[in-house]
Amino acid sequence: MEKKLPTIKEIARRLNISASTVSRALHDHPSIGLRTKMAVKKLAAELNYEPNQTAIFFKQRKTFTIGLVLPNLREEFFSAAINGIEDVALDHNYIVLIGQSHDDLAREQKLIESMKNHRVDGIIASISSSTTHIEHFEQMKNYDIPVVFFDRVPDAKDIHSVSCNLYDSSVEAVEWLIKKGHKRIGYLQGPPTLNMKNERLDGYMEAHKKHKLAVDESLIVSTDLTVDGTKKALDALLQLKKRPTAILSFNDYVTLDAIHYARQKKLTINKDICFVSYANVPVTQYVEYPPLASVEQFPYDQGVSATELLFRLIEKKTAGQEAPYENIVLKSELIIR
Amino acid sequence: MEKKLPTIKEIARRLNISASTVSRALHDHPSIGLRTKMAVKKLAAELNYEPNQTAIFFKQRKTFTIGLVLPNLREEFFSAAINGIEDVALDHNYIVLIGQSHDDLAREQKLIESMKNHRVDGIIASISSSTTHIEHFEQMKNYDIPVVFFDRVPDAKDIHSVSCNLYDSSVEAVEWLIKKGHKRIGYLQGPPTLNMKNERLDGYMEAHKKHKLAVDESLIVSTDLTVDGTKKALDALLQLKKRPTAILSFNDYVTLDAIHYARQKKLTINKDICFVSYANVPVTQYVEYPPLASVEQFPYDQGVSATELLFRLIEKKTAGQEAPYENIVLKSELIIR
DNA sequence: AAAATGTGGGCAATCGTTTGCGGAAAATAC
DNA sequence: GTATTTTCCGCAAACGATTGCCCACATTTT
Repeated sequence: MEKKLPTIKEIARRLNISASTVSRALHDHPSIGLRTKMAVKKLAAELNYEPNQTAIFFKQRKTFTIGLVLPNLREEFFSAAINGIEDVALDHNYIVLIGQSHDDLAREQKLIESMKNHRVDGIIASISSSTTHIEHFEQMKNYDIPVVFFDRVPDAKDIHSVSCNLYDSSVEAVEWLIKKGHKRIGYLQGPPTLNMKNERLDGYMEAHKKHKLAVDESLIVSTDLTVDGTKKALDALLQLKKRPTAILSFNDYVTLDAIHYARQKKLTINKDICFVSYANVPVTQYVEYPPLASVEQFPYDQGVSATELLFRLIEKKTAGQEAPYENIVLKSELIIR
Repeated sequence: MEKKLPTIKEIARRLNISASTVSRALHDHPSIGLRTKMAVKKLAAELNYEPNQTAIFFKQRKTFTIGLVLPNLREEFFSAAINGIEDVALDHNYIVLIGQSHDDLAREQKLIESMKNHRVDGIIASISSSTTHIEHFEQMKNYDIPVVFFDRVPDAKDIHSVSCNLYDSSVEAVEWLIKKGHKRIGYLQGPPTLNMKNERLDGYMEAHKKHKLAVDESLIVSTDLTVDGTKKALDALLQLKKRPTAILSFNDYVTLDAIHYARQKKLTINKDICFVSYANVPVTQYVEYPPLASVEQFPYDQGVSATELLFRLIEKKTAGQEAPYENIVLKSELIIR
């Protein structure tokens, strides 16, 4: 049942002209007479001719495909980012190859490899939490495949990136807590690989400094983003002689887990302890005890911005131009419930 | 800065042999002597040769890419399904092109068109809520691109599909409510396009019949899945003289919206009214008032099953065989909290 | 009438890889 | 020493579309 799709050759054969004439006719090339042009277009329409994209991809060395590698799709942050990415891609008549690393470096590498083989025109990535090096991304330079990082951006130079300014809003968040009377504020941070450029922590420090509060190192703990990791980290905070009364937490998902656990421990949320977080994912609207405030990171806008940057890079590449490294920083916003 | 990647021709030139020999050597073709084979492989390794996939795609008429079209990625149901799809695809050395229809028919059509142009080897789809016909999917037959529907399956014959048996668990869910003493049970259903094969309603009816309860048609309302649509539908139920004491609801997201709204209306959840739902998405763990029970639809398994089916179809296609239409039905399970 | 210009379209190469067929050299059989 | 079989490899076509170059004919210019 191998249906044969019509090709340029087929049209040429039927019309007794050459394939090149057909190609040019379909592209409205000026050197083709009106009569033949019409004849070609008519037959093409009749046969329902459509160019074989794989042939074109091959010839043009472009696939009109971008690769997207991110930790997971479960988090609403990432699925919102995809919306932005997909919208821009579709506008450019591009389509998106997707892969989830599930925070596993090996899988991330495999995905990058696979996307390279598929000759994507560019890659957008948010690195996994176990990504300790970015060789696999840097390799893409050898293949002339531009890479744009977003949100989870590795701490390296000579990369393109789009991210949110979390420093300012971290200062703001902690100041807000201080003004509400909190003096011992814990910081529940993410895994070390995601903290290389630790704007959250820097903001946390700065706010303490501004208000002449000493920082107690024991108030700073880490989670590997798993439920268990978060429990352990929270335990460490709760076992302190002087417990924190508020916690700044890596993101809303960690916070939900932390709150869940704190309640199991018979703590009263917003009385014994309260939380401020990052991401401001919509799902927190439905929960019983959401974080008191959360830093909106505009995932859709980040996605749009990253994709637009990528397309600029692709254009420059096509034109054979060199592009300077761009690191775009969007603003974030503390949303108080 | 156009780096030239090494090709088979390049290797052939350097070794003073023909390109065909290089190709065969790299594929361990038996008719190539050990000596030349080693030499080729050695040089290939040195040059860091990697086959140009676009050329292979073109030649083999395969792209090792599957297209995935679904309503959105926001719902954890779909993002979980993707995990299954991606895992199976990766095992087969395939990669996934993704597109969200956002429940818009035109966009769904555009995505299908785009995927066809990219010559995907097959398509997995969950239709949008505004999909009133499936011509765009049926067209794929002309291009020998198999299509497998999952979860949201159109009510048509001559299609491949994977879905959950919601009938049995709907009966079970409603019976469970009846046994808890509920006599007036509302049914908040989805938009008509998604109800063509209405297993939920059939189950609802059957349970009533089994327990000799009359069905009041006014207890059956529809939402278009938007927050507003859900509010209106719920209003219709709450305005009845004899309100329902329990509601069977299309899915967890609708349910969360409904519960949210019911609370605004000063109803006490699980006392004035309670909810049973579908999907059993993990996020309900965190919410204040989750549905009392929810039908687990095993999105990961559906994804796996759909992808495996698709690969069987792709194999048959490659072998030139005809494949019978398969409609796989997985079981679902009522999860009581 | 010869030359310059313009018009319409074909030839052949190209992209990188695969594959059917054929053929020379080497090994074996008689 | 000739005939037959193996072993090993090259030739060339093919996939479908694009494009630089050339050419034949018609039209206009001197």
